Amino acid sequence: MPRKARLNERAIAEAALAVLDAEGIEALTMRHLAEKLSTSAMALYNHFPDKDAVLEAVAQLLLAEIEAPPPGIGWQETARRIMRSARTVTLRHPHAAPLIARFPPRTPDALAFVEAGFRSFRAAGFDPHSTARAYRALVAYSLGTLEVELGAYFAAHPAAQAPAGSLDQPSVGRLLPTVDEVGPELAASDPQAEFEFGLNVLITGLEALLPHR
Amino acid sequence: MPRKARLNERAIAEAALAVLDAEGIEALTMRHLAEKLSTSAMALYNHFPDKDAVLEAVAQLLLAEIEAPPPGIGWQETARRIMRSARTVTLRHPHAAPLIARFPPRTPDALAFVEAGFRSFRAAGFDPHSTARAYRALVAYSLGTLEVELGAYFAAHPAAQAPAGSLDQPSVGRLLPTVDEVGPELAASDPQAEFEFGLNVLITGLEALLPHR
DNA sequence: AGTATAAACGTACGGCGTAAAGAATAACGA
DNA sequence: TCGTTATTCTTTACGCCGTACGTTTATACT
Repeated sequence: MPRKARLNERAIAEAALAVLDAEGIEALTMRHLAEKLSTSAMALYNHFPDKDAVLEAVAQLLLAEIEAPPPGIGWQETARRIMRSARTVTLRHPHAAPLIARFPPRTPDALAFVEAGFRSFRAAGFDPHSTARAYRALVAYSLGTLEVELGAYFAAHPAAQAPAGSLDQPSVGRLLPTVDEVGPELAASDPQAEFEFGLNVLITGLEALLPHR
Repeated sequence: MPRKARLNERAIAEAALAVLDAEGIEALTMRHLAEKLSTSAMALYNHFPDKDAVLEAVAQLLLAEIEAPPPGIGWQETARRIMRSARTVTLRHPHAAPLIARFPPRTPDALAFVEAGFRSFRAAGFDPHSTARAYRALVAYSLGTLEVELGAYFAAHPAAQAPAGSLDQPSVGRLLPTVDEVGPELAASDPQAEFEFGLNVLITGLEALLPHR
């Protein structure tokens, strides 16, 4: 009955990811995406209910790129590898990365790393509740790190400006001396090292959740 | 020389925050915001170069709401109070909260809590680099928790769907058993308790950075 | 071959951010 | 006091967005 579809969800999502990588999120419009696929904007609506669904599909594509570590390497190393892989994927697709924070894994491929992580935690003695708790904390930390990093959040940190009028500059240094002192350090540090540091702190803390033997 | 302005940045930013709180981010358009201020959309452009600047101003408003703890309570308690206050503020303005992640504190009022935090860390013996590192990790964790929480990221977690065709449901349970087992726990937990848990883990880990005596 | 049906297309609508140009207003120098 | 001038505000309009709606096209089955 159906005409053989020239388009399909997969191809559209992949094209959307390509547009994102090459031109950024603001270039990802339905018309532009359709153009890249040599079709019309409305044709996309045969495969997705709306634009958000396209973005969701892109997120699943990204999540599927996260590697599921092999079993038998311990829960700490499993957690480390998953979070590192997630970070690698998001830095590979910086414009698409925010989507990972907006859509949880849903497809089997996208859930592969979750399954591997959960399994490793359960095998190590974490009960389901603690497993969820640990996963939550690790995800929150990783997403936050990503958000901060991609947003160039700490970049430059030009210190405060005078309230409104034309007060002299030095007043800033007098009001916020410690911001002035520490601020430059925020932009200077090595992101990967910072990430690993926080990751290790969390893993260490999580060990306390295990029934000690 | 200048006509006495009916509008000013502060009033506009406050009106924008009110719109955000009442109607959400998609309702915050220049036209709608102007309507609330009984003026025209273009009048706003005398006070802000573009819409993003309005959002930035709202972010500064939110950041200024974060309470700076008093000195003398120790760096751990200082960190805890700042992060708790930040969380309280963002949960009070859920629609506006993502802005906090997009714009770093810039105005003196918005930097007050940063100054208090930095000062406390420095007084406790953290050098500027370690202070920046600790701040980074705490902010990343808090922003990530927020992102996950506001996005209802873990809500429902309906497990995976069959690839495409009409495969039977039970196959999902067979492919991702641990996701099925742990998944429900993700939505069920107490967000505040989860937040405090991760916060304490981080603070404990940060103690290792101090020159032990 | 005929027909049902899903896919693709074209057009159109309301709304967005904001550029541009003119009108209105308040503070200042004379 | 009265232009002069710097600023705020208003009006109009442009190009773009997502997508509702109706039509055309191309397949697969009878």
